[in-house]
Amino acid sequence: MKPYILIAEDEDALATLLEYNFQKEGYEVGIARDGDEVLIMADERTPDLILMDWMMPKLSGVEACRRLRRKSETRTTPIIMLTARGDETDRITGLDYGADDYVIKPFSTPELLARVRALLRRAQPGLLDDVIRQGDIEIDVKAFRIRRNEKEIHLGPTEFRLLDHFMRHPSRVFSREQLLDAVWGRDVYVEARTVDVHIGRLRKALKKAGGPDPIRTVRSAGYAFEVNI
Amino acid sequence: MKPYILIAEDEDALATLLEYNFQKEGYEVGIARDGDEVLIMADERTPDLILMDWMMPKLSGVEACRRLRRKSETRTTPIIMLTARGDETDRITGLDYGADDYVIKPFSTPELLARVRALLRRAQPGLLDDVIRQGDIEIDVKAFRIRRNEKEIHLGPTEFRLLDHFMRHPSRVFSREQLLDAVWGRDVYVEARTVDVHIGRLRKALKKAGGPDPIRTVRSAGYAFEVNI
DNA sequence: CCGATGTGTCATATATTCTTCACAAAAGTG
DNA sequence: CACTTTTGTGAAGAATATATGACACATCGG
Repeated sequence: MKPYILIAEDEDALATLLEYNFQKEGYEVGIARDGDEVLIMADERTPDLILMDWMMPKLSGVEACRRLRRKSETRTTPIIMLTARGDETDRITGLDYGADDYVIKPFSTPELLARVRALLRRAQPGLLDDVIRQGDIEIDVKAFRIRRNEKEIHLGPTEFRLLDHFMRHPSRVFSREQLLDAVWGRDVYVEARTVDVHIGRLRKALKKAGGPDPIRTVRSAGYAFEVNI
Repeated sequence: MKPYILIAEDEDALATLLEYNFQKEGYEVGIARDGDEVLIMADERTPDLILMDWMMPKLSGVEACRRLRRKSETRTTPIIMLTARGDETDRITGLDYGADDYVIKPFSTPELLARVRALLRRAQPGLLDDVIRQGDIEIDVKAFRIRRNEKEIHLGPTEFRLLDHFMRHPSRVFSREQLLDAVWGRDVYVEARTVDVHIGRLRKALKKAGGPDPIRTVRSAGYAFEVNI
């Protein structure tokens, strides 16, 4: 799966240049022309990283940044700000509002690409390869393998997909219906309570390798996978 | 609380499709079958947004729109018109009579959802946010989490919704009846005094994390959530 | 055809949370 | 201050939601 990068830049020439370069590197690219559009597009599909111009029509980069941080989907999405000058004040303000990095125009493309890779690596280990790690649990999708504290764990296919889904969306609560949709498939008719049973089996299996229970039950809502840092 | 969307559409198949999609996105949905019904339903409960078919029995979309704009409750409610063709005349007439946006049939569901979100965001900032912060209290709706001074707070489902409602409408006094409507639901019969008990539990839970009591009792009126910045 | 595994349901046991009620405490009132 | 009204609160049983063990079927690779 290609990483999806959302670029917010009102200057056409620069937007096109960036789009071209990122596509060439194997990213999927979305272009937003102003601050409002960034929010809408980020809503439609959560980007893996956002590249945002500091100065934009309608909604400034800082403000857009702040709003993105209020949504749980984009709360931890890496944001790189593009700014025209290396003004120290701007830099501090931006970082305050949640930008993760800064690039000063004019910039070199290789440098920008490097920073993007660095942030992506930090934010989403596993996006670029098939191994995801959360706390002491490691899942290798390609090899169909799970380890906790170096100990091999065996799971049935359903529990495997369940854990995979949880690990890709940590901390977020999913209802039984959502889990059925995501893990079992959209058009399978299964009792909602069945999810409980599989959660139970997953818990039991994870417990055997020691450590605390990473699955949180949220009464009247569903379940969530928690990262214990 | 979930945003309430009123859908005015006489065609059964489309109405059902829309209902399904919006409910799945986490909205509460009401369906009106004709222009008269829209007015009645909007009267009963003020919607956060109205989706209205251009062509409807009894009262056309434009006319319904115009009447809604005459009521103070629905004067600023965002209205999206669904129209069968991109007729320029219709479009202009509709916008003249107070529609905020237009969607031409056939439309893509993601696009419609995006427009709805955009309008809601504009009309009611904060209504769609998943993470809300007031003073030292932070609530994350998607993760079902509450923190005060970085300390995790556990609440029962009802207290959670209660706090959520309060934090989305700070400094405003709600009567017990209003709280029952908003937090418990319209058709639940529960003693008004029961609210007191839940307020008490919410206070107790918030107190454990330290800091002053953010809930103000307004004698003979109700309760309000106060932010002390 | 046969174990070994996995799955989906159920029934039952547990665990939480809700609602009410009764009485105490507090806040107005004159 | 005496009295009325309103709110705070602990307790208890009712109502819900979740955890779990058991079981009947698949399915699959010998």
